[in-house]
Amino acid sequence: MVYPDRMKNHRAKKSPRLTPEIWADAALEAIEQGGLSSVAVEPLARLLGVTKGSFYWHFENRDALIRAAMRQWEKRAIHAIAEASRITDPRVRLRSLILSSADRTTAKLDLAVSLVAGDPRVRPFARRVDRRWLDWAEAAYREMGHTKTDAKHWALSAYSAYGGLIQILRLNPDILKSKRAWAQHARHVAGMLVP
Amino acid sequence: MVYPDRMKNHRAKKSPRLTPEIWADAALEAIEQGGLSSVAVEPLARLLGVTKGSFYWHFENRDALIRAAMRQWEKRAIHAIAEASRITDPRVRLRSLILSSADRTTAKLDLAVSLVAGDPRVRPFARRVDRRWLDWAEAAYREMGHTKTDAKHWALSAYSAYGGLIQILRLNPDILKSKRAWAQHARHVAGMLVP
DNA sequence: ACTTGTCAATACGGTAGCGTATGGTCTATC
DNA sequence: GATAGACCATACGCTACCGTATTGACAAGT
Repeated sequence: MVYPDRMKNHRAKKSPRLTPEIWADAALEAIEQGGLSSVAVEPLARLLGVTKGSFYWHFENRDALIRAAMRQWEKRAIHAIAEASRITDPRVRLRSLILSSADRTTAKLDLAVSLVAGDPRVRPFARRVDRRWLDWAEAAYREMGHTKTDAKHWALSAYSAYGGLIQILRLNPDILKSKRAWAQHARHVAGMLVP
Repeated sequence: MVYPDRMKNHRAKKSPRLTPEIWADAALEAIEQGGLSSVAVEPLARLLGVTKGSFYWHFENRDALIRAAMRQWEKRAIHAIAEASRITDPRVRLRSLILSSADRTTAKLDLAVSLVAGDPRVRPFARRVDRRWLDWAEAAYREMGHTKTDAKHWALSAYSAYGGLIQILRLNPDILKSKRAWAQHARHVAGMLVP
């Protein structure tokens, strides 16, 4: 993930050399690596093998790139939530959230976004996705027979545990390094959150 | 917390006009507000009512300030853990962690630090404090009769829940806005984490 | 072949922040 | 009250990045 090689995915020659989506993806990767301050026009351009002359053709300014990146992220997050909703059994469905902490792709990006969600340009996107996950979890708990307020508390607990865990594991990768320890902890959390 | 007024706390005339500790405090406040990129020499100097001529007398460079700020934070965090260890009943002790999520002073700073803990200058400090909290929780669970590995899982769960909750509440202050709802959720979490 | 529109390179000015060098001011102390 | 050291101001050069303006390359359609 570096390269001045823009020929990946064998883009048809007719299509533009760079698209706003490519820029947005690069911005998301930058956020994952170094936060919002890493979303800088010239460095990203170097990373993509072009100059900022390209950037300012596709975007109004830096803020517009950030917004586009967040739109892209929200879209994918919504899609992930929809995928996680297809599981019929609510208990299995909830467990899938816990298990997704181990996914070193979406979890890392979700975390990175939440880390920069203090910024007013990111906050509304993060809030909407938070809301959706909370609603998703609440629905699962309701299907399990909990009252509305009860389900809300369970949902908040579950989503908190999810977010907190991936953050701690990011900083302390030594904590659940063995697959065995991780599976054990996943069982523990499942037993705690899925009564 | 702003002003070119350096005469607060009625400092004796003999003492220096600014101390490294004051700079470190200002840096911590900046981290809380805008992350590491807000720890900038000239803006902080303006905030303190001086110029960077003062700063470079007290510190080698910007990195030295960041390190000093993190040392100060770690010191206080260790003190807070020691305070939280004085409670005799392990269950009450654990509940104190949950309740401290509501403390809008330490919790916010702890969160802000964890948000920038990806930076190599911050990471070691955050890791050490994480470790201490985990050990603290593990000890409590052991006192409650759990085995070592079991206590470790409980501790990780509890600390995850703590970190995740304050992060979500920061972004969604509307979620537990009423005192009643918060107390209810605290009871819920306590029931979940303190069996 | 000529034109048009798309995309990118180059060159430019502007700002914010880092770090240095040097000089100034106050205070304690003799 | 002269001096030394602690503390701060000012002025400077440097780099990184933002945004604009202009020009250039290249493809598609005519």
